[in-house]
Amino acid sequence: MYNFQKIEAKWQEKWRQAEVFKTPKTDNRPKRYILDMFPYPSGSGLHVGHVESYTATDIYSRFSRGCGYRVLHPQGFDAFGLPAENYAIKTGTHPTETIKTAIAIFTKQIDSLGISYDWSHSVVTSEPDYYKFTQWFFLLMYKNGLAYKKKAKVNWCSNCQTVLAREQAEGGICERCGTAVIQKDLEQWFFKITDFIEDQEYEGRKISGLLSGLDSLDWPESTKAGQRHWIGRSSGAKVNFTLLTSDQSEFSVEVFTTRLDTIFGCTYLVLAPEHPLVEDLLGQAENSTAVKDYLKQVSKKTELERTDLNKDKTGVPIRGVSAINPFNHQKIPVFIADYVLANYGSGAVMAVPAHDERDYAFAQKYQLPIKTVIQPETGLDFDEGVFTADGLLLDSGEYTGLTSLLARQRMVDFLERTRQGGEQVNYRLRDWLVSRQRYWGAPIPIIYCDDCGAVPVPKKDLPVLLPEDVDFRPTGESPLKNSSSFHQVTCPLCGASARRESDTMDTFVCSSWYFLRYADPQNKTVFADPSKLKEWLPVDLYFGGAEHTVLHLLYARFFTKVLRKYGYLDFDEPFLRLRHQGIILGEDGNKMSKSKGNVVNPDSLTNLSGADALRLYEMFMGPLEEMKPWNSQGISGVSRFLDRVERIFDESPRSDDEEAVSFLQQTIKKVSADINNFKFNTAISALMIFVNYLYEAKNKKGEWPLANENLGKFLRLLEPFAPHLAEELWERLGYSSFLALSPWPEYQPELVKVETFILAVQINGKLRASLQAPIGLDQESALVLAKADPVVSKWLEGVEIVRQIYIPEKLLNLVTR
RNA sequence: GCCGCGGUGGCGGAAUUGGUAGACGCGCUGGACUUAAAAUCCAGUUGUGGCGACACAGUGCGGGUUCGAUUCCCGCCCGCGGCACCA
Repeated sequence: MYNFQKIEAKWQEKWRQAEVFKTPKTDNRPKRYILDMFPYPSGSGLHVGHVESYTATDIYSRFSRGCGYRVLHPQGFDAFGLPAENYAIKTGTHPTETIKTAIAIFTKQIDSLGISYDWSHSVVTSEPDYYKFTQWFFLLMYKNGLAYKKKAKVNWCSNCQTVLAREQAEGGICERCGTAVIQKDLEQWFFKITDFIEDQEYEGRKISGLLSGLDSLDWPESTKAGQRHWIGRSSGAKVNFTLLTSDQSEFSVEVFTTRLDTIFGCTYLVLAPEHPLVEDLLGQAENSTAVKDYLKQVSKKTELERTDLNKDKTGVPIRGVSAINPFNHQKIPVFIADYVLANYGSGAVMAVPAHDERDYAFAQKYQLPIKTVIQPETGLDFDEGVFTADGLLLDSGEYTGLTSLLARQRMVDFLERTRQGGEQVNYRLRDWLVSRQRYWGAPIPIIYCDDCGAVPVPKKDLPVLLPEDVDFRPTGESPLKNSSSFHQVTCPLCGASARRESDTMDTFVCSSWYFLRYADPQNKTVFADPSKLKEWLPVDLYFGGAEHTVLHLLYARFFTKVLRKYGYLDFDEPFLRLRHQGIILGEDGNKMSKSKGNVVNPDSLTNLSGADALRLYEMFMGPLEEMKPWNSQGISGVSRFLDRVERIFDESPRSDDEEAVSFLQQTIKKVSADINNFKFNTAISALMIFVNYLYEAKNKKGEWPLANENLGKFLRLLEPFAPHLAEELWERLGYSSFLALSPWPEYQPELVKVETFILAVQINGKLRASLQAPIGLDQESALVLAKADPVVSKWLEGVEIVRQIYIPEKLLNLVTR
């Protein structure tokens, strides 16, 4: 086995000293910004998933440099956040320390893989130089009315005494202790992301919306679908119902429906327990005790209980109150039920049990009338029960007989005419809750003054530094409140004593703009100089895990659109091309986890087989984007391949052979195309096939069939995948320049000399012979050739050829009778 | 339930617009070299039948279109990922 330890250390040092991968200054070459999703620097170091992702972008970067692009290929660290804080709570070590150590480990590990990052363009989100601008972004949002404070329900773990981030309360259970999360009303900061769902124009600048902007992007379809679903646009109608109480007072309540065509089947109305009208109606209810009991019950429920689909729906009627259907003027009962969500639409729905499954279940339980008003267009054959599809209207007054589609249009017209409602679009997407009652994050730059109210921290006072001298153990309030030096300040406007906002920002805020900072990471005055942004942005290739399908990518797009709107950027989508890597499973087919003991450590592999072998193996395992299991024996295959490559360069005569040169050209074509399409597994396969061919030819000829110049071209193809060995062998060929900086070989079709091909002869679609034939063979000669074959002629005995299909250079199919 | 992705040898996987299914690699079997082992090299490796040339079957299942289907269409089954009372 070749001495990979020595070779890899040697070239890593040479690259570093010669600054081979330094980001180039502006010149007339086209640019390519190739970006990895930056990692969270955890104490356990790099795992094989990082290696997969970083190798993939490294291959593309090295390839791009060879192809004459100016390349920006940076890496940084997403250092704020709960894992570091929780680790700190557990061990008592300050997050600043653990992060510093972890970053050192990550950097060393990444360098030992030979990844061609330019570390001078790095960022660390927990450093004041960085979060100064995270705070600046907050102020930009605030100034433009895009950051606001309101009371909101947040996830609260009563055991840990803290608010949880949404991703920490998945399934309604606290990630840390397993306690069921409850909802608490607290004042929270929000970003108005919902303002950017649809296209808009501002001071002559067109900004595509979060929805339509997706259309032009080269992203995986699944990711686009995930974002569209999360935004959840649904168009329907708002309808006003009049509520009548026993003392003849009237209220109006708005409902949202996508199925206005079913309104003649509406047999009751439902309000969410949190609906503002509930309080007003409480006094009117004949059964106010029962209603109060129900409200109390609901408030005690955990999020988990409330969203459990397997549980029976619950609710309570408001007796003495009824609603009037604006279409048929029928009086219907009004319910409060927690299957209606307060924060979607208007928090009230018209219930049509015959045509909605949820309403049906509720109606059955409370024995409410079920009135069918839609029948399938195909007529007749429909059973009792719920029919949720569109169809023809039944029993619906003047609308009877219309299709659902037409009925919806006419009914909306009626609502608009009579001012009882109209068209309405709703979204599932809510505004982004960005405040966290946690220590390890960027402080929100707001000061509260008794006289002046909420006052933004003046720009000259940024960054608002995160104090290091606080007890960061969670108490239910932000730990920053414990630091009096931090908390007690004077008002920037009037100078009176005031207090600082003690919440920090969601780490997703920090990661929503880091890709802009890479263009100009040292800038002290602005987040990035406009000229630098123009030089590098938008990102040409963004690569990372599919777990960021929704949140991170949506937030980063939102930030970009805000910046575009206010003139800081000249583009409105940050990531033009996006690809995900598939998860690497453990050898047992399970997800890698410490508890399962199936975690593969990259360090042990670089020590055992070398970085080049590890890189090559991970790229050879299978399609990049697919989930695939680790196979510890698999790496020996690529190690063997590298050994075979190395032995070609042992002393031995070498001279160009026409056939080998031709094959090399075909390999150049194949490998280049595969890299462009991120099909690294087949690119490596092509390199292996070529090396196998060289050995075969040498066995026949007694010498290697390629001279040095062409062997150099082969090394250039190998370099993105196995850069250390490739550089070493390049040097052995006598070159003193860096292979990484030499141009990518151009495919020269005129050197491809292929004289024969294998003609597949089929009879009635079944393969009967594979014959060697000269290129350019015409159909007639192909038939002659085929007939001369004993197997073919046997099959043609006593039958008549009624049809021939000839695909030149490929196949001849004879159809017989 | 909805959305998205997938199902090919013992294993990971390969197959331009439909055109030789199983490339490449792992593993396995046999052989060469060696006192022996490792390493390396050579040969074989979808199944069934046959010494063999060959033949038949075969890309989750059932149909269809076609000279020809892993690829296209219809109807299912299974697995994975995401969302999940969004009216």
